[in-house]
Amino acid sequence: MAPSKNKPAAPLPTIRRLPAYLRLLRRHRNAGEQVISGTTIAGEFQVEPIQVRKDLACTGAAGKPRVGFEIEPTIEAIEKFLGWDNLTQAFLVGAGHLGSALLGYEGFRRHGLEIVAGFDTDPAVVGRTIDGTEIFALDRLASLARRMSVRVAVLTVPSTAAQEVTDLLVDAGIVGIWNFSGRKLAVPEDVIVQYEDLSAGLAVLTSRVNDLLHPSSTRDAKA
Amino acid sequence: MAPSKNKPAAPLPTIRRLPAYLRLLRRHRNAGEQVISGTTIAGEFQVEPIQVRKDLACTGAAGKPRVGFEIEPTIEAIEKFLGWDNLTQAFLVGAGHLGSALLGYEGFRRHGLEIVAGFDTDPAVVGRTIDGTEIFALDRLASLARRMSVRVAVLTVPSTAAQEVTDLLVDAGIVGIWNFSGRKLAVPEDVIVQYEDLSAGLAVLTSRVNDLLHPSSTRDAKA
DNA sequence: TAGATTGTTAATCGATTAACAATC
DNA sequence: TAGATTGTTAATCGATTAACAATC
Repeated sequence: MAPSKNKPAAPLPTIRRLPAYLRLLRRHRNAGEQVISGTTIAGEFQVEPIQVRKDLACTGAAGKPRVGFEIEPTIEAIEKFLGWDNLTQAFLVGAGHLGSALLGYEGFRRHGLEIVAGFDTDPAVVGRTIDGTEIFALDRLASLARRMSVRVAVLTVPSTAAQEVTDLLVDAGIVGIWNFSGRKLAVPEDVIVQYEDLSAGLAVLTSRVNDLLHPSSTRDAKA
Repeated sequence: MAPSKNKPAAPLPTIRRLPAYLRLLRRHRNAGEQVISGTTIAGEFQVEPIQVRKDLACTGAAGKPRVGFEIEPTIEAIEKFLGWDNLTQAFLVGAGHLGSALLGYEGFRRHGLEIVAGFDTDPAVVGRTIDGTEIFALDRLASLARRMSVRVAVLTVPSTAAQEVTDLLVDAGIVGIWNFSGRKLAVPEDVIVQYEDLSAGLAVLTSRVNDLLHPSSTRDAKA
């Protein structure tokens, strides 16, 4: 009856594609459309139609042969599957460049996340409000987390402080950490860390661009 | 002799892991160390030792049995493989929240990318300097791209403007676009688009956190 | 009805992992 | 030398793709 705890019901690549489908579906809905075929969705990505059908099947969304998928119920299925039907309250820790940018990104709400408070150690930032979010001193995190029952944190501190701050988060009862610090974090088994590494995408881009601009460099097989 | 143009010499997941290895190796180098074993590297990630060896093999880095990998040559191999041994000059288009944050991120240089100019349409921003990078009016992009021979752009404009700006970039001779707009971009075949979607990572985190906090919800197989 | 589209079941493809001989 | 570690070759695993019957 109970699903094995740590096994997601869908392949990871599927979960990663769902937000893009969701954006697309919302756009079509806002344009007044009611149904859309998997083929059409696929056409707007670099993905095969069968892939879209498989992905959507994971969320429980069901299409009608010959017709396609009803947009509204499909949106709801994806949102529910991702847990984006209810806002998850979260803290943001580290209000530097990246942290501030994320605070200014209103799109989080559309993605089920509500940043309810920011934290930093810099006295110049503490007490200020960045794009509507108040920044508190780091040592107030634990008590606020408990009072507000916040369980998720966005970690945008410098890499040198990452582990130290993480220990603090774990002590405060945080169970999900979106980690932008670039460091591996040591956490108890039941705490989830999602690693975000912008340089991964950059690596793919630059290596492809280099192949394009300077072909037959280091990269040839062996000869 | 010539490698097939668009096939990277390494699996994509490998390329995405390399920047993390690189950061780690640099840290160990800066700590004064000279060699490191694949086993040690693996221990600092959620990765098997054999995976590290395979990944490093792709870059041409060679280890010594019983000893491990010499740090300095391995760093150089990864940098060369990714094309990070020479700085690639790039433009950043869209100096809003995310764009400004990226401009403030000094780490790009360590990742082979040098943002040499920013662009925006907002007159309030044009002419200003954000973290040392001057912001120009968008209509100056083409001439500057040609004069400076810039071939890569970071796209951080609102999704509604994404395609329009992309057409402009392509006309200006840009061949690599790091796309944060969340939109699929229509480009000629020989232009590379690297899609970056922060909400993908967020989806993985929230769905896992939801499984943890509210187990046995929608996600059970079927019963 | 005819035909486009879904969803299932099977085949393919590619990445990860395992096993182990080679080696410093 | 003994033993840890590499790199190669083979096995496994999981995701993508293909084929096709079911269906509105």
